[in-house]
Amino acid sequence: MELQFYNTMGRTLQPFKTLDNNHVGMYCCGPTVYNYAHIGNLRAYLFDDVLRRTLEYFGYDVKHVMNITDVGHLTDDEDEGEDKMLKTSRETGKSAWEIAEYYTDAFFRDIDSLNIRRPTVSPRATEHIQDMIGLIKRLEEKGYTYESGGNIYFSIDKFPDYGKLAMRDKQDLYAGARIEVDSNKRNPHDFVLWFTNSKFEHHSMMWDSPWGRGYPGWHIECSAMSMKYLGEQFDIHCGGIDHIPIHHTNEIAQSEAATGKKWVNYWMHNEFLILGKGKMAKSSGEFLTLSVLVNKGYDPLDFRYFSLGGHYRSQLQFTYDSLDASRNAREGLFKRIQRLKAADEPSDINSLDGKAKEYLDGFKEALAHDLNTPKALSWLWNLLKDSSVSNSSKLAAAYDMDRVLGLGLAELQVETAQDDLPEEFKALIREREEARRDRNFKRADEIRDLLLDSGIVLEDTPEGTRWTKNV
RNA sequence: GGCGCCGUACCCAAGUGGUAAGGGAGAGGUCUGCAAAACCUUCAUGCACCGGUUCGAAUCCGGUCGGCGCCUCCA
Repeated sequence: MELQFYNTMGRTLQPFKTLDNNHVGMYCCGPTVYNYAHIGNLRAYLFDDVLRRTLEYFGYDVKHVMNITDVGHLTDDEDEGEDKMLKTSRETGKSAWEIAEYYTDAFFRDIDSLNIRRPTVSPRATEHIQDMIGLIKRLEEKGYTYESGGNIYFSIDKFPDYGKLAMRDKQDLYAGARIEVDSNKRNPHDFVLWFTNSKFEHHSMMWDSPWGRGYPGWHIECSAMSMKYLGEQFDIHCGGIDHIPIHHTNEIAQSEAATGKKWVNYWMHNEFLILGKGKMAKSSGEFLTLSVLVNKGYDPLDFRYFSLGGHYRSQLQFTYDSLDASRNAREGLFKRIQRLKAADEPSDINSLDGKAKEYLDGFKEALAHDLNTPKALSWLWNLLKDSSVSNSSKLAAAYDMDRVLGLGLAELQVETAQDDLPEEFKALIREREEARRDRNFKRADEIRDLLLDSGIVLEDTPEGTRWTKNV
């Protein structure tokens, strides 16, 4: 089955062809670690994860690189505004380095709890300053740069294809938009490769360079680090749609100017998670983190399921009602799997019975068609609800699907231990059994309510009374 | 001002011109002392609205209304 992805470069659905057989080089824009990731950011990393898992599911060997931006970016793309890292530093009294370390750890904790597989390489920007300087030197040697007001700029007029990804004409790029023009720039859309003209007296993150002590512009790290780990040409570059007009446009310009070659074959961008009236952003608006959801009693995987329920290229509206629906669905799914698991072992994936194979094929086809996870999920439900498929085949097919869905179905614990309940509760359950036998239902219901207050749910089944913890 | 995306049941949400996936909620039923759970059944002659193209349109084209994003850091 052929994979098809929507390529932002060209805005069409295209068959996926790799540069090197079954090897895929994939670079995904990662977090700037000056604050926690909000759930909109996390949607993007979930998209990266589904993409990577899908490629692996289809037999590719994926090298997944995600940058950790621990160099502060300015709050705008000019040589002004405040550096975000330093802002947090000033507000918390910690050094920029401490802040970066703290939020990097927090980031990995978040993605771990969402079952997002760790990238193959997670390069830190601060550890690759020399690579960035090297790239800027190449650009300088080829005549793409100029120095002005103490900074090194990239001259977009030297790069004919500038703006191709964003489908914007260089001539009237952003006509009408209010732009504060940096008087040092020859073209308003030129961008900084290296700052030495910082107005921040106490900038703690500075490095020596051929152009003076300073720090890199915010686009150069992705070009330098992606090429270092994936080569000068690679298969996929992904990120949020917000990166199309500026960040990725500039990355392409500087990368292809430096190498003289096409840089990336497939550009994939995820749409935003919408909260209330609009998007979430770290620098403005509401700020919902995974911990906020967890503190409200949601499982991180509820958010993963929620994200799988919408296509990555569609805006997804976040509401607690929707998240509740996802939680209910996810819990129902887990219960089904646990019941199957308690009853049977998974069969061989190559000898599925009934229509299990059809459902699995449908699932694959949905993913192959530009990662249609909502449709893929529907195939999982169709599988589980089909009474003509044996438990063993359901389990085997569901586990297989979960290689992409990443809900941890194979690892689900089947609750069997009835003996880890405190003796007093077990005594109450025994008392209730007797009461029921004596048709003393008043006492039986009292005991059930009593245990419910302690978070123990009793269910009477033909095989006797079962209890579960009410989470 | 420029560019782009989207309007599908009570809610979320797929939909690749050929007759509306899936989930949640709701309703009815089976089972049960009652619950719960489970299972079964049910839930859009219609896809914002108006035209058009077509044998056939949620899907293509035009218009109207409404929502959102980008053009400034942003996933």
